[in-house]
This record gives sequence, C-alpha cells and structure tokens, in this order.
Amino acid sequence: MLEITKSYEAQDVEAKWYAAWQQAECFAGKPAEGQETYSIVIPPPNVTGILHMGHVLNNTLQDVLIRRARLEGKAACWIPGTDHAGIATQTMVEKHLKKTEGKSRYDLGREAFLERVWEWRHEKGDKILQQLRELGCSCDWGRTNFTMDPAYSKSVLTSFVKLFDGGHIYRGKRMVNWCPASLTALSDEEVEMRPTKGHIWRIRYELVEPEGETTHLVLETTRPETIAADVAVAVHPDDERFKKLVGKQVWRPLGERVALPIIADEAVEMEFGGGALKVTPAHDKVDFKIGQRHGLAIIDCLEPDGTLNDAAGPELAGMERFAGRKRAAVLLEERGNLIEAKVYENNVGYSQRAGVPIEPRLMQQWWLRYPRVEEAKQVVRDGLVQMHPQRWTKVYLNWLENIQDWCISRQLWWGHWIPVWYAKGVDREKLTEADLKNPAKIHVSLEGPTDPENWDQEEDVLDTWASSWLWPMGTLGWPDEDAKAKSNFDAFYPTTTLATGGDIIFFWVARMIMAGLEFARPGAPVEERIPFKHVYFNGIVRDKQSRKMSKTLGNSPDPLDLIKKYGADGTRFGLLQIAPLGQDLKFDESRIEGGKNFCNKLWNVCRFRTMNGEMSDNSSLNAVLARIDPEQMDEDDHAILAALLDTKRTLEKSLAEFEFAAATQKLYSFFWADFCDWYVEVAKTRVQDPVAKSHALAVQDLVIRQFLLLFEPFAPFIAEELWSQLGYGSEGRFVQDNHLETAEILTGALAARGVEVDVDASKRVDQLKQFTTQARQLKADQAVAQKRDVTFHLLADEAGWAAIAPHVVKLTRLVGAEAIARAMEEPTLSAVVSPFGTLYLDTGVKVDPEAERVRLTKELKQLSKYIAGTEGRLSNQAFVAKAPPAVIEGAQKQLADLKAKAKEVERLLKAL
RNA sequence: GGACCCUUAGCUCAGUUGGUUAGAGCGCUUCCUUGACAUGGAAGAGGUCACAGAUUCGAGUUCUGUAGGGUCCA
Repeated sequence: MLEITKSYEAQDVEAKWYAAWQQAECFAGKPAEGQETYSIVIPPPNVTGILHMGHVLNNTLQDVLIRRARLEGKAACWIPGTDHAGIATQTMVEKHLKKTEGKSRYDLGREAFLERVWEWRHEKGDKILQQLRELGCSCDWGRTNFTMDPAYSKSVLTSFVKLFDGGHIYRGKRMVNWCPASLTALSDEEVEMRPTKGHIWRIRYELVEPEGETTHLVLETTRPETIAADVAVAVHPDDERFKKLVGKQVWRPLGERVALPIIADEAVEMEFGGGALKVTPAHDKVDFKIGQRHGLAIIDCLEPDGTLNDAAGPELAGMERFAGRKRAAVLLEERGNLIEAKVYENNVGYSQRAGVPIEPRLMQQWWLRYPRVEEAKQVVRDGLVQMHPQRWTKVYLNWLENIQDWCISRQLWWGHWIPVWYAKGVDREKLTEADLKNPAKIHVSLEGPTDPENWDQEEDVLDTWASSWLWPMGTLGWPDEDAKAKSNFDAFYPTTTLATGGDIIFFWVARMIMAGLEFARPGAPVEERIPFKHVYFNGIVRDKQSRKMSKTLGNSPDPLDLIKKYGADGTRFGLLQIAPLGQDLKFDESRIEGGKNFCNKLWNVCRFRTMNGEMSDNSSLNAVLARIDPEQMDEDDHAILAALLDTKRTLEKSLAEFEFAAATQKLYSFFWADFCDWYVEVAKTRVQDPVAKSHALAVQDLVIRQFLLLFEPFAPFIAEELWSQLGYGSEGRFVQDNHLETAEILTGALAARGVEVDVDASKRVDQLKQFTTQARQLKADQAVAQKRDVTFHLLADEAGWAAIAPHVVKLTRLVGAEAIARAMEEPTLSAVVSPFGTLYLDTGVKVDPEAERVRLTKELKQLSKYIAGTEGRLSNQAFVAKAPPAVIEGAQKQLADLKAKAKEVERLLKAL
C-alpha cells in the first residue's frame, strides 16, 4: 500500500520536486530538428524587486502556457531575466547611501557610486527569480539574462549605433519633461497627468501706453513664479477684443521691468482666462512653440532641482519652486497687480516614478525617431501579432498614430552609457545636425575612438526602456552570431507569446515590435522579424476596494505567505480562477483557499483510489486502456469519459484563446462534480463487485491520469507527486515527459480498445442524479436525512423500471436506504414524481397528510407556472411559424413532461 | 474633449454564435464526524441580469440612449 497522507502537505512536495526538475534540467529549451517550438520571454522584473501579486498572476500564466506546450510535445523555452531599472535602482541605492553614510552619489563620484550599485545588485538582486522558483515557474534558468550583462549591453549599444548610423537618432535642444527629484529628463510616457488642486491668479499686465480706456490686460496663470521669464503676451488673431492691441506692449509685472510685446498666435484659447496668455517659452511646451514662431527670446528661471534662479528676480531667486509661487503671488498683491486668487484644479504632469510635478525644460537631449512605425501598425492590423483581448489593438494603433520622438537620454549613472564621444574642445551646446555627421567632432561606435585622449564620452545613459525593447532578441544572443547560434535564435525567434500588463503597452510592447522589425533578420519576411505572435494582456490585481495593490498602500498580501499557507499550486489555481480575460481582478483570499481545497480534494480521491485496491499497470495510456473491459462499460463509465473528452476540448479551446479562468473552472467542475461527487461515489458499489472491480478502477485510473496531465500546467507540484505515487511515471521521468493526448486522440485510442464513448449516456445519468437528489430531498423533508434504515418504493411503469433497475443497487447506497423496491400498488406515503415513476419514502412513521398537502401543492404551483409559460410560447402563432423546429419540438416535449408530472402530483394530492 | 471597459445572488465572478426553469465559489440556514476528504458530505434559502427604449416569435446575450464605477490618450 502506498503511503499517501490524509491531507495534502504542499511544502515538502514542492521543495522535493523543484529540486528534481532542476537536477534533470527539465526546463532547458532544446529545439530538435522539425519540432514545433514555443517560446516566451519573461517581462523582466526590476533586478532588486520582490515578488508581488501582479508577478504571481503574470508568471503563473506564462508557466501554464509553457508547461502546456511541453506536454503538447513542443520544444518549449521560457527565458527569464531581470531589468536594471535605471531610475528606480539608482534612487534606491542613493537613498540607502544617504541613510547609512550620509553621502550623495556626487560625494562618491560616478565610478565609486556604480560600484555600490553593482554591490547592491549582487547582494539583493535576483531575489525575485528565486521567488519565482517557489511559485513553480519552469524558466530555463541557464538562460537568465540581465539587461546590464556585457552581452546584453552589447546588443543595446549596437542598436544605438545602428540607429544613429541610420539617421534615427539625433541630439537636439527641445522641450523635455524634467524631473526635479530624479534630476533627469523623462519620456512622455513616464509623465502621468494628474488633476491637481491649486490656485489660478488673475493678474494685471499694465499697458506701456494706454489705449483709450484700456490701461491693462488681464491674464490668468497657475504659475506666477515664472512671470520673470515671460517674454510676450499672446492673444488669438481672431479675438476682436484684442485686435487693436496687437503690436503694443505691456509691462512685465515681476522681475526686471521689461516691456513685453503683445503678439497674435492661433495657439491661444480665446475662452480661457480672458483670452490673453503669458508666453514663457522656457517653461511650457505651447509657449515654446509660440516663441519659436515669433522669434522670441528664452529665459530660463529654474535650476535643475526646481529652485528659482537669478532670472526669477532678486525676490524669488534661490527659493524652492512652490514656495516661490506663493511668494510671487504676495509680491503681485503688494504691487497692486493681483486681481484675484481662485482655487483651481488642473491637470499637472507628474513624474510617474518620483511622484513630483515635472518641469518642461528646454534642453539638449538624445532623441529617437522611431523606426518601422508603419510596419509596426501593419503587423498588428494583419494579425501577425495578435493582441488578446483584441481591444488592446486599438490602444496600440492609436498611440502609433500620434507617436512623438522618444527622448532616450537620461541624466543618470546607472544604465547603458551612451556610446558617443565628443572631440575635446567642441561646444556641445552649439552642435548642429551637420556636426553630428562630422567624424572630427562626434564619434559613435561600440568600441569608442582609438585615440580616447582626444575625446570626452557623453555622460548620459540610455532610458531603461531603450534596452528592454530589445529583450526578445538580446536574450537570444542578438547581434552576436555565435551567441545567437548557442541560444537557438533561429528556433525560438519570433517568440510565441508575450504575457504582460496593459500598463506597459507603449513603454515596452509597442517598442519591442518596432525594434524587432528593425533589427531581427534584416531583409527577411515580416513574420520572421516580429518579436512575438501573441500578446496576452493580463489584468491588474486589485484589492477588495478596487485599489491597485501596492507596497505603499500595504494592501497586498505577501505572495510567499500565500504560498506557505495554501501551497504554490493552490495559490496558482485559485488566482487563475478569478482572472477573467484581460479584465482587472479583485483579489479574494477565499478563492486562494479554494485552490488549496481543490488540491486537497484531488489528493484524497487519489488516496482513496489506492485504498480501493492494488495499483495495476498505469505506466502508459495503453497500459491503462488495456485494463478497461468494453463489456463492463456502463452508463456512468460512458458519461464520465464523455465529460473527460468535453473537458479536454474545453481546455484546448480556452487555452488557445487565453481564457484561463474558463479553463480552471472546467477543470474544477469536471473533477469535483462529475468525477468525485458522482462517478467515484457510484463506483464504490462496483468496486465491491469482484467482476466489475478491475474495470471500474481502470476507468478511474484513466480519468485521473488524463486529469493530472491537464492539471499539471496549473498545479505542477501536486500533479508530479500524484503521477509518481500512482505509478503513472517511472524513475527519472516526469509528467512533462509525456504527451498530453488531445480529445481526438483519446477518442481514437478508446475506440481502438473497443470503447465508443456514448455521449448520450450523460443525459441518462443526469436522470439518475435527479432521482438521487429527489430521494435525499424526501428524506430531508421527513427529517430522516441521516437514517439509512428507510425504504423507497417506486411506482413505475415497465419502461421506467427497466431504466432504473440496473442502477438500483448503487442508488440505494447513494441515497442512504435499505432498499429501493418496485411498488406494485400505491402506498400512502410521502411521495415525489421522479423521472422513473412516483417515488415513495417509508420511514416507518405514519404520513402527516397536512404537511404532505402543503409540499405537493407548492410543487404543483411551481409546475403550473412553467406550464403556463411554455403553453404561452407555443400558442404564439409567430413563435410556431418562425422559431426553428428543434426549439419548437423542445418546447413541446417539455410541455408534455411538465403536464404528465403535474397530473401525477394532482393525483397524489387527491389520494391524500 | 477622444477611445475603451465594467454594472448578473450578501461578496467575487461565469454565462461561447440570441432559444427550455440564469450558474459557480465564498458567505448564510438546517443536518452529518458513516473507513477518501470537516481543506469534507447532504439538503436549502437567496437574482425585476444598473435603468429606459429599439430590433426579434424570443434579449442577461444585439443596437441606441441614460446613470453610476473604472482605465487610457489629449
């Protein structure tokens, strides 16, 4: 007898099998000639991050896909790795440095600081990859990548050089989103617009020369601290109110007393703030464009860290920007320029990472004109890259329609150092487009100049996303030919599926598509250059109040606690059950508990199987099939096999469409309801029967075998353990070494064994189930639910008795009775109308006619309601004329059944 | 301002191309520790499918609008 414990203890099992899998190199992606491949690249988590619920969901999905692919016989490869996450990691280390040593990165200097970051990375990094192992993730760990690894860095820098050479990258002075906290430029995607409460100030700008009655203009601004950087006042050219003032001048109310021209520009909104706009080209994108059109000067009144500089005027210089704003308002009031201060809410751009308002600033940065924009749209429109759910396609295309050049330089130290060198003595601020192509002034290459003493390298690093957009290629060895061969680039690129969150569709997904099209396999057909064929966008894990789970809110459970409490399998399965297709999901721990309970149920039914009889040959599908006796197949056998085939088909379909919740729900209902609650129960009787026993157990072994194969991608640990315990495998071989038979193949294999699965058996078994429920119901009504010494009498016609007779023994056991006997005459007992005839319950106690009348009357009322409804439909001429015949027949049959039943209930009532 | 999503039982969600009496899990009520499982079993209560129209023989399902909630873009 095998020693299966009474309940499933996940922890021991999990540790044991993960080690075994790794030992046997189960997860290594090894493509064979002619073998279909299935590859996934992990969305690389931050190297210093720790596992949160979003990772659990995202990685469980990937593991389900990759494990299923292995079972389908594909060469599967899941490439793991981590991202250096420039700003996040640098900020983390800087904070730590400040806290422990009271030093800034500048105190250490670039080189020493980077050493600290690397130390940090070696100490705290990759923890998350360890945690993924606890979740059961079957990544090919030998292929682990890090975006700052030398090989990967080479691919990043290569892409820069290629894009530069191709004219896609340029250096230019443009408005950027500046983060005063992180002291770096950001891309538009890293800026989040937030409605922000503040003030708007109405301010008088006095005319230098009054124009009749008009002595001043009224302007509204939310940023009075920048008034000193105003260089003009603009009005709309069509605005009748101001037409005669265009060309005149107003006095700047703060800072140096300067006369500002009044100009006309179409960018001004006439309805807003009285129609006149202060123009501050250094601090606003719209103003900058106006300034360019009118040849205006640019006055920058802010320091990089957000404090006001001398240009802001002596009263404000040196102040922090928000303090300066308040002070500016006070100054305006003192000078009589302030008309009104109103509470006001507007959209303000915030740095997504640092959480502070960004400053639009005019700066020299490196920019990328995206390559392959049109092609990137086309591959998605053509379905070469399919997005699931499909609606993301629209979001993607919309972004590409309005795409802007990408600011790829970051004023950070942690990241890929931009491979650009300036000739010593060159004034970087004055470099022109032509200078960028002049090798005497600029050098761009992987290796750097041969005479480094004459050059200074660019200080900036690349945006992190300008490295991760190469992930599907870089992790497969691109651009190095030897590395590509070693990594099986040819076999695994394009990858099959990318699973990620919709929040990074622009940051990452769209850019990967463009990078793939640009760099992978130049000249090859487009379907060979795309980085992936499917993108599945999983939802966001939210708490019960629909808030995003986050560390700062403290509303997220620690996944490792969940794994400890419910097992990795239970956590995975429970979470997937509440993960609808691409919809956000509200986390509900009770569902995780449900996942654990399901595992326990599976465990116990397998345990029960071992208690019912010695295990026979389970070593292969054919071995199990050989033990099935076609002669012994009864309706329950047919019904459970039909349900098994249906489950297989459902999974084939739902997983192909990324409907994970549908898949888990089918697994759950099939196994618990169809198999445990019914099949195993009815089989208890057959297992006592020496003739039927071996066949009945063989069917169970077949179902369990197939179920474990279906379940393994979702719950690999328990599946592996039971596979081993029940003798489905052999030493040194694992579940994944088997082939998951499709419904079609299994149907064929059964047929070859002489078993043609009768799909209609389910309908007849449903009647038996209904009978069972009715009998139990009768017992519960008579308050004898637990008594087993009761007798049922069935008043049935020949057909009814013939249908139920073969099942009477097991039904007797199932309903908890001494006997189910055929009644030859009508007893005066509590009764119910079953599909096989009228069923009476003899408890040995006299029937209470009043209670019986109440019960039957209620039943009759219910039936009458349905009869009326069905009659109503059938008496509708239009229905009969237009509905399909099958529907009409169904309704007619239903009506006949209901009427017969009602007639019998009426008869019972009269007989009381 | 533009685009998209959601609203079904107390809670979290299924409900495939329109078709018999709208389902599951959790929670709740009653009963049960009977040799697989109390992480369990049996029975039960609980829903005008947000609202208003339209299409249709027939709408939770399709269309239009309204309200509420959410997301993205500007």
